Amino acid sequence: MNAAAVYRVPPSRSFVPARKKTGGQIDRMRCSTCNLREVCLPVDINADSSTLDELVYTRRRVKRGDPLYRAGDAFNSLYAIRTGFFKSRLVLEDGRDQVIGFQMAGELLGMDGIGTDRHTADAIALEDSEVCVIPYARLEQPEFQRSLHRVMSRELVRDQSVMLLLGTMRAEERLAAFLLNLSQRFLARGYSQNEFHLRMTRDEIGSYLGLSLETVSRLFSRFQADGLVSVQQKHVTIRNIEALRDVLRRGEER
Amino acid sequence: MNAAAVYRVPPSRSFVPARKKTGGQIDRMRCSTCNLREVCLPVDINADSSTLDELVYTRRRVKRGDPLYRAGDAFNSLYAIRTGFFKSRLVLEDGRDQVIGFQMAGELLGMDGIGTDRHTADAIALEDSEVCVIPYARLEQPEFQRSLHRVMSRELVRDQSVMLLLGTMRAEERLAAFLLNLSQRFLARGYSQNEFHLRMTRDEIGSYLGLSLETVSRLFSRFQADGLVSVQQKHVTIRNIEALRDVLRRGEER
DNA sequence: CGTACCTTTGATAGAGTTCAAGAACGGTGG
DNA sequence: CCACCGTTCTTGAACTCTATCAAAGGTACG
Repeated sequence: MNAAAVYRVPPSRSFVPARKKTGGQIDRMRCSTCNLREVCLPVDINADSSTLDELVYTRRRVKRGDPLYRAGDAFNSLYAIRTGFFKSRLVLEDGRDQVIGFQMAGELLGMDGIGTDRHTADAIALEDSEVCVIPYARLEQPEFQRSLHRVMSRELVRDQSVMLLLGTMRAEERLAAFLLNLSQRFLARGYSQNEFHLRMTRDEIGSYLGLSLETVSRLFSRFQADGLVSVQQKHVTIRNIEALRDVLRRGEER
Repeated sequence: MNAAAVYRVPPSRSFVPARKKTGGQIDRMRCSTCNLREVCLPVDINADSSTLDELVYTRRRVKRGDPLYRAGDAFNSLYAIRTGFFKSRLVLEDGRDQVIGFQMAGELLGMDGIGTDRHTADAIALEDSEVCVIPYARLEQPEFQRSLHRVMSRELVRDQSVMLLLGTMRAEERLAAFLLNLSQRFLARGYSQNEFHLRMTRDEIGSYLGLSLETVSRLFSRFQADGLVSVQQKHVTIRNIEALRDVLRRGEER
């Protein structure tokens, strides 16, 4: 491996405003008035309000179905989701694709681009969304380092747990794990943990879980018949969360 | 972009720290005399030999079968593999486990620990190995930031390509991708790309690829019968690398 | 308010797992 | 140096989970 080539030093970047290649609306605002402060990376490390007042970030709106970025796009910024819902996916030439993650409000997108200065995946809005554009140049400043490391490392750990899911679990365990994960994330963001709206299709769930959309649909029906959940299209109500957890535990006993 | 390209993206592999020595011998040495300089993270950013002379890192030896660290161990350092071969794995309470990566000389282990100060996976030596212990505190210094970010980001991209493999590929495509990936990494490190020794068992390969060990064994037999490779236990010779790539391409056409 | 997309459900088939048994290998000690 | 033993590998046969194909409803969005 040629280290010099691999670790090529990128040109310095200034505070670059978001490119509006997808026609999304762009605003600027103060971080100090943002209700997402607790989850946003840059302010994570400091509670200093004066510093906060200096920070001004770009907001960008992305309409349902539109990309926030695409594989191959130049990497300039990370994105904190203020409102909305995204999927990340890898696309092969032949059109086969794989959803590799779903991101909701309060989560961070775009870290795949740091290594190569280009994004390697697409990020597509599943509903009208709004993100905070965080220039990477800003994150390279010392006070943000630790928090960025932590966020990236957690992302690694999360990806690894998906590998575990895809590598060892059976279909029903995968869907149970998926629902429990969503529930837990909604809870962490102050939403109901038992009742929520799926923003993605069965096809997208299946892609993420390595299953066909028919299998996902059948499992929803089965879970409903067994009293674990109620499902009406994209409305999901968890009826028996312990039983859902049992689906996972049962799998582990084999 | 084909699957092989996606899956490639090699340079580093992660996993976390450990501090308990399993009887492994420990040495200290100067980075300036280390022949791993090109691949080692901390020296990546500077070619300054005087700085290099100041750097002194700890080497640690890990015997085959012993852990470099285990899930739950406190995180203190990253590890650059000088010689040897490791696997990383997640273990569930019930004993079910999943290999989530193989790491060879020149690659980095331990990044999963940054986010939580604890390792989330085990790193086990598959042969007698030697690593360079890189204290995380050292990496937090500004001159190492960019390089660390890149290494972590590449790790993310790599994990995502494994998700793609596990989520979309059929058994024979997975094994072909695995062999091509190994071949490519050996090549990058100056070893033969067509002939190498597998350090892991069929069981471990299967765990990594989400297949049973029997399926892995059968596929090796089939690849051999088809003239793609010659396999004798752990000794692999790639006979027709293009045909191996075709196995991947064929899968994409479906 | 219509139509394109999404979901459900059934029937069938196939890829890969599981169970089982024997063979080959490699390390150990006599 | 050889014999032994535990581990790893190979191969067969039966089974099962999930994909695939197909067709009929539902929904929601423009």
